[in-house]
Amino acid sequence: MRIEIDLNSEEAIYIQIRNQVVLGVATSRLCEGDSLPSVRQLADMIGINMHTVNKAYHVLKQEGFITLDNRRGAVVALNHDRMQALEEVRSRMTLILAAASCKNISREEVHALVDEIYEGYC
Amino acid sequence: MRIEIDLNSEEAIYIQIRNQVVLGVATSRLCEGDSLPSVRQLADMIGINMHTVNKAYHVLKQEGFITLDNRRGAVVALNHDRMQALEEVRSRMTLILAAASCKNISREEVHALVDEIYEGYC
DNA sequence: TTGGTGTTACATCTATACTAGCACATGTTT
DNA sequence: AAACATGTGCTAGTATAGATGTAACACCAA
Repeated sequence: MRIEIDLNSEEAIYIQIRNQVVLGVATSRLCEGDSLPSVRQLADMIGINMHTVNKAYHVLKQEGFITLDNRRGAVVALNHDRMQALEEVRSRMTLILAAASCKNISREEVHALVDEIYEGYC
Repeated sequence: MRIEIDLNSEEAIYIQIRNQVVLGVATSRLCEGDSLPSVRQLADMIGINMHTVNKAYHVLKQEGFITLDNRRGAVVALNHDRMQALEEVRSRMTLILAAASCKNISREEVHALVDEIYEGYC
């Protein structure tokens, strides 16, 4: 899977890498057991420093998307902790939906949006 | 409405102020036309610098939640730009739902979560 | 041994967040 | 008129996080 980074983005590079991997898994471009490029490889591909990729991988490991192994590198391995994931979604959506509610976006419109987004995920 | 800040939080103070105001409007503790404390007042109340409050107010103005007036201070005034608000919600939810999908959280569970959160907003 | 893996430890540089103080124009209050 | 409060603008300082650079370490496979 190709990982593209916008160096001019306001978003931190390691966050962009993290997001690309999460989106890759969600859209099945990355599957359980797939290997990610090594920190040095990906850093060279993107043209950034090794430590930045390393940081992204550690975030992904912490969030339960990959495992890190000294001999096999980074491998996609999903940790299905439902409670933790649900709480994560809840806390992040609370603020977004607060703003949406302020702007008179109805519950039904949010549902439609959720369905539309889920369409792209498998 | 009382605005509480956690100085030990990893979240920037001006972001916390922004979030508190958005939540206040969503839960009707703040209504259209209500005045917010002046930047100096709120800064004194919280015990932080005036410029930090000023930054929070400018973010809120940019996002269409308040207007700033030299003589009346900050006033809650919602800019109902549905398209902009919908796009904002869509882009923010895309990543959250990607992670949720990876963790096997179903569309129905997200819908239930949306309903639950919307319960608290009026 | 050689090469690739993640890991760790230093250092430097830049941008952002926050604080601080001052000055200004405007509007309100006394 | 005078005093005060308002948002705004400006400069300057500190602290932290993001990103980079170099180097070294232990591990494993070919």
